[in-house]
Amino acid sequence: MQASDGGWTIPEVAVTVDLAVLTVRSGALQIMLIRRGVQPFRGKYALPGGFLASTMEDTDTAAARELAEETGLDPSDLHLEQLRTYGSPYRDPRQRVITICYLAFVPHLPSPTAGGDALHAVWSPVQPILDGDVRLAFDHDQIVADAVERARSKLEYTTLGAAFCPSEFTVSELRMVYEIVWGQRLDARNFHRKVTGSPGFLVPTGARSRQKGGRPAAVYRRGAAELLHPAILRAGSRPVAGTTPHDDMST
Amino acid sequence: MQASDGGWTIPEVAVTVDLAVLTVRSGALQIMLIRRGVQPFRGKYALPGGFLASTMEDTDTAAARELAEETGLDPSDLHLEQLRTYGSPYRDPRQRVITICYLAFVPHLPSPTAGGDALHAVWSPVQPILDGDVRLAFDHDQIVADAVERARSKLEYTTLGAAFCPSEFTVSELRMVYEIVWGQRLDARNFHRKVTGSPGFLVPTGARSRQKGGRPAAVYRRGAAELLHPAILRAGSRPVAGTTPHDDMST
DNA sequence: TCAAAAGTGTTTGGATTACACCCATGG
DNA sequence: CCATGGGTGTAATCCAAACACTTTTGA
Repeated sequence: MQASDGGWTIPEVAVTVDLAVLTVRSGALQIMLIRRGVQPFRGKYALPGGFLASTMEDTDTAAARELAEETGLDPSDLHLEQLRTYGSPYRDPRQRVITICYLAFVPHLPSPTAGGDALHAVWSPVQPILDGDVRLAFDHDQIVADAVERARSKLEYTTLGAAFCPSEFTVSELRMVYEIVWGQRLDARNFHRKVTGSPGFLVPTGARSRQKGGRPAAVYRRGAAELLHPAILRAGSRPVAGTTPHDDMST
Repeated sequence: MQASDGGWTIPEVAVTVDLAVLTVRSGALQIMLIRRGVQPFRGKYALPGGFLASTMEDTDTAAARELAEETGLDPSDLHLEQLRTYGSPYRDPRQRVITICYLAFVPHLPSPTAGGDALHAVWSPVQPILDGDVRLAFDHDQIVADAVERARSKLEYTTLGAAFCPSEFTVSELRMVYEIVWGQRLDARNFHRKVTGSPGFLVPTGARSRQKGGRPAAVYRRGAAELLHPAILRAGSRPVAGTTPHDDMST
């Protein structure tokens, strides 16, 4: 079979762009879901997304546009990356649908129901989905699991944890993001040293936080660095077979 | 826009599955290419691949089948993973074509022209492509660059370097794979200690290699471990902006 | 003055590097 | 017996975990 040869019968395949939008709120890692109003999976929750616009829209652009529609935020401020493409033949019972899935990290959105056109968008903790206690439409449980694993991995060697924080934040807030996403406690002292000592990660604003108890914390903004050197490794990063940082098939 | 709602006009989008098959031969990291016999890009080299079969074939399965066709090897023995999906609207001048690209690592194939149905398949060093001295069809230059970066990254924290070696190999052969893929010399003594001390990476066969000069080397087979702990880090893994282990957009 | 959180210092062990040195074989 | 690579030992250094301890606020 030859790539992009003319004269082939091109099978009808529908392509959608879906979003796995993660945030940290109420002490939990949460994902944006929409409730389906039509069959199939009517009434079930699913990832937001849509068919690729029939215009010549780039898939990356489509993802950014949809993210802006759902959150009301400027997509150029948000972290958005391609997660994976899901192409199992029977994942949609109606017809063959291939989904290019994108992963986004957004801060805690102040407005009650997300921001923009989020008529039906809700935030849902990922844990019950990972545990299989909540089932989503299509194969979206698997997508959520992949998205969470990618997010956990990204926090290790990039500065993207700050993408979950507001524009100004303290080291404690950042540490809580790590603790919530990874599901493990971190030593506050060592964490503080690591992130403040990582060049380009945090830029001090000079301000101090006002909170209830304890000494006020220094307030930071995100720095320009995107990679962490050295990485902040999870305790669970031990040799456990079957957990690969990238998705694998076969052996 | 709502995911998978009925009643939408589904635009016609062609989907191809392409392969970035990497190997190490003649002291260089090489990639499998085919010469295009038809327009567009007739006469130019491109990645092997093809339109998704109109059957309900899984994209992962399609990639494995194509890999077997091109190499003549059993796909269950080979490493194959999804690399990324490329969806820029004008990447194919004829019509909208979205490509789901897969990455494979194969050992040096003994048969002269690959193995199976490789009528036109050739091995080509990646370096001239990365340097821009050789231009491929479509956006395949970019795909090759992404594939190589993924491969380099994978060698750091997985045992996949051995996928480039024959079923039985010496530590030296494995080290040469690392040196060639990363393009840097490694200390043979420390490398030896690291890989032999990494549990599950190498299984001694008891045999010894017979080569021209020097002490015979112990012969190993791949072990069951897939992840490396601790990782073997490249020297170039220093904070250089713009090089992220996963593909990014926005920000 | 006490509780609570922020932040610093110090110890210890693991991993990495660089390199000295010995081992085993072919010519 | 010497060149050539295979393989081990070891000291210096860096990094991270653990935790004692000091700082700064509100109540």
